[in-house]
Amino acid sequence: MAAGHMTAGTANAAETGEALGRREQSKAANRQAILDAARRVFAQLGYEAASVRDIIRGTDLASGTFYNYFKSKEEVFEALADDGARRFRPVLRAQREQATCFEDYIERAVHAYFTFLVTEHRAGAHPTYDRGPHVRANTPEMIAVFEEVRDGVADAIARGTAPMVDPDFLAAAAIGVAQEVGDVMLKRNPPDVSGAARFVTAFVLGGVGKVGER
Amino acid sequence: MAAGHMTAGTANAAETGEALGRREQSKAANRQAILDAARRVFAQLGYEAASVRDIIRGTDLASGTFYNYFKSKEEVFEALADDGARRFRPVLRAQREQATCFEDYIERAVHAYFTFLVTEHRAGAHPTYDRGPHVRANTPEMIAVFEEVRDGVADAIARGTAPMVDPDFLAAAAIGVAQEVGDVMLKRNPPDVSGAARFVTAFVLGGVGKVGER
Amino acid sequence: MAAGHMTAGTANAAETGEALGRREQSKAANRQAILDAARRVFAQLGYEAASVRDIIRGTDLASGTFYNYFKSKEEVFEALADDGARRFRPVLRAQREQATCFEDYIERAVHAYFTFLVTEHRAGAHPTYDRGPHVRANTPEMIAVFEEVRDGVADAIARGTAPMVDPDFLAAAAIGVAQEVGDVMLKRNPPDVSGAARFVTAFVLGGVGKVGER
Amino acid sequence: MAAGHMTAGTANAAETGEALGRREQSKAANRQAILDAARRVFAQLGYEAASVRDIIRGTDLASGTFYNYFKSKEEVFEALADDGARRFRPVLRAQREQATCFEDYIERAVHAYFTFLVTEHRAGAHPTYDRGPHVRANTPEMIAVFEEVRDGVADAIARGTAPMVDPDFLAAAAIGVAQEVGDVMLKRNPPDVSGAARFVTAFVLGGVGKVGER
DNA sequence: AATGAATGAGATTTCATTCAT
DNA sequence: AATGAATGAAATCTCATTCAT
Repeated sequence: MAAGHMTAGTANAAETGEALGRREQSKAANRQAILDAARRVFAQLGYEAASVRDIIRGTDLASGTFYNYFKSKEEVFEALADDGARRFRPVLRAQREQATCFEDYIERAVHAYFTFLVTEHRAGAHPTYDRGPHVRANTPEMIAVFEEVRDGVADAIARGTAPMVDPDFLAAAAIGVAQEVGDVMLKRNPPDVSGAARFVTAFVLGGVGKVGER
Repeated sequence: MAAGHMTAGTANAAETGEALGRREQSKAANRQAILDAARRVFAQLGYEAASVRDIIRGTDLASGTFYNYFKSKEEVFEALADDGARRFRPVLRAQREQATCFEDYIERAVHAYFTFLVTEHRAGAHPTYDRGPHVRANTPEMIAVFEEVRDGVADAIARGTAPMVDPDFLAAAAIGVAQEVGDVMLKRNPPDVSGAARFVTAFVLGGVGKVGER
Repeated sequence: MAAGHMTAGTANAAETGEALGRREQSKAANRQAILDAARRVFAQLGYEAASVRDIIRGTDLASGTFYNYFKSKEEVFEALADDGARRFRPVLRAQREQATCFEDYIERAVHAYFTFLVTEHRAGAHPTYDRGPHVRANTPEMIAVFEEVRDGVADAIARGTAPMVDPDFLAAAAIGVAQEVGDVMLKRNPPDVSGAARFVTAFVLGGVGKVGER
Repeated sequence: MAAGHMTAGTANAAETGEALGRREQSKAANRQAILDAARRVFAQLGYEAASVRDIIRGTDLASGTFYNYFKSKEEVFEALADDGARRFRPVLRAQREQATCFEDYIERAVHAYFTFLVTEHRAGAHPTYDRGPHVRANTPEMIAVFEEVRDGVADAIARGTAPMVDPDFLAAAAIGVAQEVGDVMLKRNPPDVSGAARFVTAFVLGGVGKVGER
């Protein structure tokens, strides 16, 4: 999977015209290879069941190499969260900017998230996902959504476009709905992203409205 | 090391009116001790991170004794689920019967669940709850609530007292909200059960209403 | 399998007309039940692989009861050897007395042993005998034969009816032949006791003759 | 605790003329160390009674290292069998080729086997050989001898240099004699290899002759 | 930096034996 | 004596981490 140590080849940075030296290129590639493998492995086995060995087995690298990049399974998870957030947050931000109103924003955010979910799920092919009792790890993207939504909600409240409710509760509620409905959606074949997104949007907006009445 | 089969207690057969000998009393007490420890440990570490050792260390019993009662961590989890469900489901049912309407039912169910949550949480004393990335195991009670709520929702739809929406999505959404808001609530000190329950109820009812409009 | 604790029934020694009191009867029966189970278990799993638990599971008795009769697996094995020898040695002795000559004695002894072997093998139904690399425990009967044959050979030498050879070597050789040929015989279907016994007898007698020439 | 991969030795690649790096040397040395320890332990305790722990304790290596080389006790036994057979079979073959007749072949094979036996026995230093009831595991060399002898006997029969008898019975008988007499020989001090080998040879040849008469 | 064998703590599980009943 | 649950030492095996190369 990963580029690994790529000892072969005579090309160098000058010849390839790239700005990164071979070492840096390799370093970045190895780091990414580990992150990619970790994402797959965490998705397949869950955080706890996954071992560093499982991750490194998913790359071309040797076991010791893992520790050149990360101190532990926990650290790679955090890096993954950062990575996921870095990739997913701009999408969310863009939706926020294009959104015409709070309602629109929620719908866009949820749709983006569900699209992301289905893509990842397809990629993962989760044959062993359900071993043991059902356990869910909050994925990096979920965390990104959580924080983004909480910020968005706080913003909306500050700007007066959302009712004045506890933003932590609100964000938690929204994320809970998205998560669980997302799960149910993924179990259906084919997963209906738009339907689920509409459901979640309506549910959350309804919830927000009702909570605001109090 | 261990107290062994002398779990004692002051009740005796005469007092309890039961025909169990000391042996049987002890057996039941040990089984319960393991279940109690398992509940604490699962709550503290999560299902995956918890080990059989952790569980047995949470009792006065010797390591091998675990296997007199359960074959594996999974089996004790299932027993716990049965136990939790057996204890919590009647409460939920009672609330359902006492409820005057769907709205009332939701509020009662959520309140009962949050009360249960706080009690269990107190009992658990979770100093290390947040080690590692956040992972949530669906607790037995959660599963009980899920199934109960799904049934309740299906009932309500069938009786026409709830709008006709996808019951799986609806139950999932409700459970998601309760779960996440419950989490946030538990992090606050002191946890405001009634406030959180009102929030969730309003949110869910608002959500249901809005979803039903479509 | 075993008579076990036989708590029921009102008969007592006086009524049954037996000389043994109930306790002694029960004791003897339990002891025999353990021996029977041990024989089966050792035959099936081999000495090392067999556990005290396996033995006691083969009876109606409780685990602790084993230790009222034997101190360990080793002790029950020794008792089994004594038991087997006690039962098998008279048969061998009888053959020795009926035998007209050394040749006849060998043939009779081997035939008796192979008959015994086939009976035991049938009774045992050895489905798991061959787990792991092939290992053979000398059965109590084998040991009895060994000692009997060695004594018989020593006798024959002393009486001048057998050539004067090292009796330990001779007995070892005879036992080795009987053992290995017995094994091969048991693998054939149906096992030909008489054929195998004739082969062994001829082989051993030929061997003895040749060795004696030196 | 352990010396680890610094198994050293004074030979280096230059001296041995081999291209193996230190790593590979070390790997091979460790594998051999485990095999050696396993051979000693199996000889001392028997296959069943021996544990992986016993084997690894017989080396300088750490417990986990065993599993870098073998999956289980059974696998190390098989490797040992391959190893033993690989080392002993050529010796047997050579004897077969040098033998002038069937008689000579048997004598040579038995002598080679007993020599091997005494060497191994010396190497092993068997202080606890007789713990527990007597149990014999067919050693890898024994298996090699068995197969070699069976083939040799079949050959001899085919070429008409041995009487036409059941080759399985014959090989079994020969092996049985060699085994048991070998055992008795080892218990004597000093072990008389030539005497035992002559005895076995005479015995087997006498046996073969007599059996062939029938 | 990469490699991958070695490490050893720790998890799971079995089972001979004890002992209160 | 019989019972059978409790015990805890010991066996098997895994895996995060180190470190010589």
